[in-house]
Amino acid sequence: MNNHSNDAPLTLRDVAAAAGVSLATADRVVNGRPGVSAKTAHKVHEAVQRLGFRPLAAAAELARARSWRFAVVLPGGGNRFMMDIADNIRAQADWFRARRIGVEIIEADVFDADTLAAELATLPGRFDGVALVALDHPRIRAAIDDLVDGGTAVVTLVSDAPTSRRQHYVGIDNIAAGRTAGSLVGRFLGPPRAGEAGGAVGIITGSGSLRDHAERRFGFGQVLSEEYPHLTRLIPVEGRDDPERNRDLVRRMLAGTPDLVAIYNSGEGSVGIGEALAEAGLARKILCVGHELTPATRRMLLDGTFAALVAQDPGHEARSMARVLHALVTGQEIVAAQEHIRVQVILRDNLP
Amino acid sequence: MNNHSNDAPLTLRDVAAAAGVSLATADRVVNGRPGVSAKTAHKVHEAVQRLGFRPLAAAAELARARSWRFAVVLPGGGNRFMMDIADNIRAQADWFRARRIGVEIIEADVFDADTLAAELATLPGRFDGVALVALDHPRIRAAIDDLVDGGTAVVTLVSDAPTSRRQHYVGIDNIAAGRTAGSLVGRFLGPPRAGEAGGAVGIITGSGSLRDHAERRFGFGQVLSEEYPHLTRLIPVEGRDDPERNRDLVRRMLAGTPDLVAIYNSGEGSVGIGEALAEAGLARKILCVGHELTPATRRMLLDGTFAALVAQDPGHEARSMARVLHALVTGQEIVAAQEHIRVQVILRDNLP
DNA sequence: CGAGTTTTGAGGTGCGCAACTCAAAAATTG
DNA sequence: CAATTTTTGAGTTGCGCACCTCAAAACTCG
Repeated sequence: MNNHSNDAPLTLRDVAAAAGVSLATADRVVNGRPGVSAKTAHKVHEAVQRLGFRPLAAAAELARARSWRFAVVLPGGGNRFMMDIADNIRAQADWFRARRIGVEIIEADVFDADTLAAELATLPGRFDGVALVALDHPRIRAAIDDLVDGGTAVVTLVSDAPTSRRQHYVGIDNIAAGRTAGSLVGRFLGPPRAGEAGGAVGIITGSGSLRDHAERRFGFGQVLSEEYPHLTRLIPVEGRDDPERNRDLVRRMLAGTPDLVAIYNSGEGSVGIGEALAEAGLARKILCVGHELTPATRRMLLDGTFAALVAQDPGHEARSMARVLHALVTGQEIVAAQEHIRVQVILRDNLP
Repeated sequence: MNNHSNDAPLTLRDVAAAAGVSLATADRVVNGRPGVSAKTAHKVHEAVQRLGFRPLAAAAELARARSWRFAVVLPGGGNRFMMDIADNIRAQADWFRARRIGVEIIEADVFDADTLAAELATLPGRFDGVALVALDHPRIRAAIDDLVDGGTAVVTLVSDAPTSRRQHYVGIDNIAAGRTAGSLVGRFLGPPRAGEAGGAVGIITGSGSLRDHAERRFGFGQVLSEEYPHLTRLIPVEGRDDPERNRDLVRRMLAGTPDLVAIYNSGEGSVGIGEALAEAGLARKILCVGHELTPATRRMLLDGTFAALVAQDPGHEARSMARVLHALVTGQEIVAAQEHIRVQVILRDNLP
């Protein structure tokens, strides 16, 4: 970098010398151990600042010589996106082992607050770090706060509980995701033909109670009502991320909505939508936008059934979760920019 | 993970014991030092496999106790995106220092093969790793190969030279990026009105000779001719990433093309396009799609001058470059999924 | 078989830090 | 002022590995 980029291997010893104290004292200050006067502590801090000292990560980690236990609480039940996250966590086995981190993936019923809370209640004391797909519910918030009180680092994953005391949220801004889906639908449909009405937009959602889905519906509705008022929004229907339920919902939607021009699925199970449209011979006639890249949505993107997907990268989320928990337990700094999870737009042409 | 996730701190000592050899021999095998019979080497490898041994990253790094010198060769001349990359590299100072890596950012005229080659010729021997924005030109390929021959790890950044012997490319698939831009233009314009022609699409490019720009034009043209044949493509004009040249080009384009409906800029300097359109009172009337998120393109996305941007994340690229070079020089494995740089679509609603 | 070569084992050192002990020095108190 | 408390210095240990030396053991070949 600028040539002051000191490649002289700066050690704590140098800091101690610069501050005019012993190595032991410098160590006490840097590691926050007691028994140092405010004046000396200041001298050391000043030297750290001035020299730009940072403990060599490798040496610190080696010296600490302790291992960590992390738990990741994910919804069970075959949700493809969650399975992707789990796979990506497993794919990091080497990364975890190289840092002496043991990881346990716990499947739980995330849709039921009582069950999830009971599961969380078993964790305090057993883990140094916990990541969970949170239900934003008073009981869950309390369970999270209990974990934090017990000294466990807690991050929420994919769906947040912002009023809990979790240290970090690993996931996308779901309002922005919903808005993005709304803009895609609006722009792809184009302006209304002269003299015609805009048509109806069907909305399918996973669950009425998960915060991420609610935020997506909110963002989607916001954009449509503000910028594409010629489009009629149907009342959102709940498909619980289940392809079969979604298929039935779309069948009914098609039967009851002659002017249907687009369908937005804020949850999973989009494959059921494709099936219902194919049955009716309406694939590619009705504009579809959904979420998350899975084998099924990839296929439907390629064959044109879906025009676009709004997605988050499960690999990035798994790695971010790992880095953040590791940084939290070892007291390292979190690189905010690196941990920001993007709202991705995926078309057929930029499929990864 | 599965409960065989051995959190017993597995060391090389354990491997040696399991293989029935001494620590020294195990060490020789693992670190590829000579003087071990094929039979014993096999025993050790087998034990490594069976126990799933991986050297503890921190200990390995500490023991190696050597420092590295990296050089990053970027185009000079105020290109905003390249400045972002440079800023992101500087922002990683701590990361580099914690790994004993000294980084030098070298500004060079990337558009001129001779100058760039001369610059590259000074590097062999002075650096352990080099990242560069490559010009895909025989002389540059030769310079890259010289570096590799001299034992320097080389990665290309943003623009590739695939036939050189560089170990890795950090950047996006530019054909996909161009295709994505093409699809956005085609879809946002919508189907042609009955009885009307589709209109003309202007194409501005940065340089005719940089590979990334050429690939983008190719991908863009591919999609437009295949899927939106009703649109006329104008001949690409070269703006050299310069806002003022771009402004003049667009002025001329507007004057000479009454049926202009969209402009695609495959390079930088999009702000000049916005200025020319504003002058003519045509902002938001003509669809614009460009590349890269900068303060200027962000503004134009927000005010509607640009409908969408196709972008790559300079932060991700800077970090990926650092990780890859570090992995290459220390002989660690590269996590392919983590280093894949995505082609991002940015609308007003998913602006980071 | 012996001389030479190759392979193996034993052991040491240091990387930079965290975490600790113990004693000496300095500051504080009655 | 002495007695006590607080602060500081000096030193040790071990984290797991890379890298090195030296000698012993196991082979090879004429």
